[in-house]
Amino acid sequence: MPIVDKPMSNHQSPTPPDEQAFLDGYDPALFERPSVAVDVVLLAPDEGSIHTLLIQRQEHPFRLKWALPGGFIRMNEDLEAAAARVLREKAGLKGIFLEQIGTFGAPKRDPRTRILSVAYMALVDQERFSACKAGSALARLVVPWDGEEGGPVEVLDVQGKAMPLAFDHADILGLAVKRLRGKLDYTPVGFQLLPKAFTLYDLQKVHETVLARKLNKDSFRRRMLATGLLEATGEQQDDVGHRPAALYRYSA
Amino acid sequence: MPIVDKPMSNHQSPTPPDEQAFLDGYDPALFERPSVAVDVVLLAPDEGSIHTLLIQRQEHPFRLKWALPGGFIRMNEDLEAAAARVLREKAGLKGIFLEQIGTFGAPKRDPRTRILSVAYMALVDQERFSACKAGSALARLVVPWDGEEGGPVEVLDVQGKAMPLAFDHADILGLAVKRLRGKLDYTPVGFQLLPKAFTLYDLQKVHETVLARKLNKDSFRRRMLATGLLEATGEQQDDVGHRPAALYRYSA
DNA sequence: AAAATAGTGTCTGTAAGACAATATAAC
DNA sequence: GTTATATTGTCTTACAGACACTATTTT
Repeated sequence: MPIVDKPMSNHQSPTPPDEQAFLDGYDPALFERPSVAVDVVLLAPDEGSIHTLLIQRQEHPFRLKWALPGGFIRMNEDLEAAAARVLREKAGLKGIFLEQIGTFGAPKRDPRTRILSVAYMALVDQERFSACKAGSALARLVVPWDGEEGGPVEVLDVQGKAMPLAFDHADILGLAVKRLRGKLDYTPVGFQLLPKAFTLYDLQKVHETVLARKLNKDSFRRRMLATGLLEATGEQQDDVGHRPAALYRYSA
Repeated sequence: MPIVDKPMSNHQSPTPPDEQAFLDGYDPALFERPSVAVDVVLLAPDEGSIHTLLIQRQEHPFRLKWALPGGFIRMNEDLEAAAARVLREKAGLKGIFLEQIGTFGAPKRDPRTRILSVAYMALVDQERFSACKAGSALARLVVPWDGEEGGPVEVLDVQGKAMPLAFDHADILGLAVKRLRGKLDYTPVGFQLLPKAFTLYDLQKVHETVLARKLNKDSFRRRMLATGLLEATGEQQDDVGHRPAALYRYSA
């Protein structure tokens, strides 16, 4: 089976005599193909900072560096299904909010061979996140405070020590945070970072953590209630040492 | 060369005795790989509607249906470089604004074999767009007026006749319009759809075309001038039959 | 002068931010 | 009662939308 690197080069086309049509009909099996993986950025809020899940590589390249959970896609598997599988296999999580954030394909991003990575963002609440640290490590993201545009992002472990990242995973993390920030204001994505029932202040803390800035309490409350996406459960907080806040749920 | 479909299945790992590490070190060349293409959604404003560039397929599958300009990526080519090459080869355009919008990878999206498509959005002004219809067709996008979320999109030719689309390209077009709409408000992306010098009303018409709704003239002008991204050229419109408007340029 | 659009000034309504007052739980 | 936070109400300010008015060109 011949492998060609320049599928777009000129050929004598038999019929029809139109080069474009010929190239469109070219059998893709003749081309050399890249490997395709999915990498999942699992994000959870934790008391003012964003946490993510990383796995320490035991093999070259980037041995002992930290990497996003990922895996190669299967030939009959949808991309999002592959991300969900990775999340299940490497974090033990099911039914998590998943969204594609971008595809990374620099030719030398993996020194071994050409591997594209379709990156996904996964959002969970703190409780489910803490329950899944099977052999892997929870890491705290260090996101530039004022930086609107997301470049690469630094990551610290629980002792505050920098965790060196493998491949271009710092860029992928940066894009994930940027995308989450962008969606927070005009989509109901913040609820994915909270348990079923939560108080308005819980919701505000999540927004403040993701956006990395303080928000006005009054207008935040007004704005959220005005969306019509919140439904009072009728329940209240318990054991809080002060007036308990009403609990809400996300009502699609 | 053995082809395996389930790279994540269990194996006896020699050293280290850690399954995860073993899988991470697995040679990706052993896995069956999909083909990867880029497809480019070229968008330009045209008197109240958005136009795009489509190419009629001459081969099966989807023979005589209309498709986005696209092509397979080369093994040493960055993804965005592949999109720029497609734009150069199929539309004769260089130096165009390009942004990745998403990757489409449903297993059966191409009936022949597994082909992923990394989709890019390209933005040009009307003049450069009109100059590039070499053998292909300009098409008018029919975007749902009120629809905030972009599903598939319909496409009409110059006579207003529906153009049936190949593959999942209606979905890709829908995502492109949705992404453009989302970025218009808080990024300087609208300028990419205009020539070097333009009037404030030109800019407003572009915004109205993309968003598919009328905008308030006064506040639009105030808002745009307040961004600090506009610089008066000192020139004016010419031959317009009324008071000429000042010309501006986009000042990064 | 008439027509047509550019550009400016002002008013108003809406929503965010600030602040004060009241409510309700644990202790 | 004290403490601490929840929740409501009111005032101020910033900005978008609306409208009126003036400016400048071609015909």
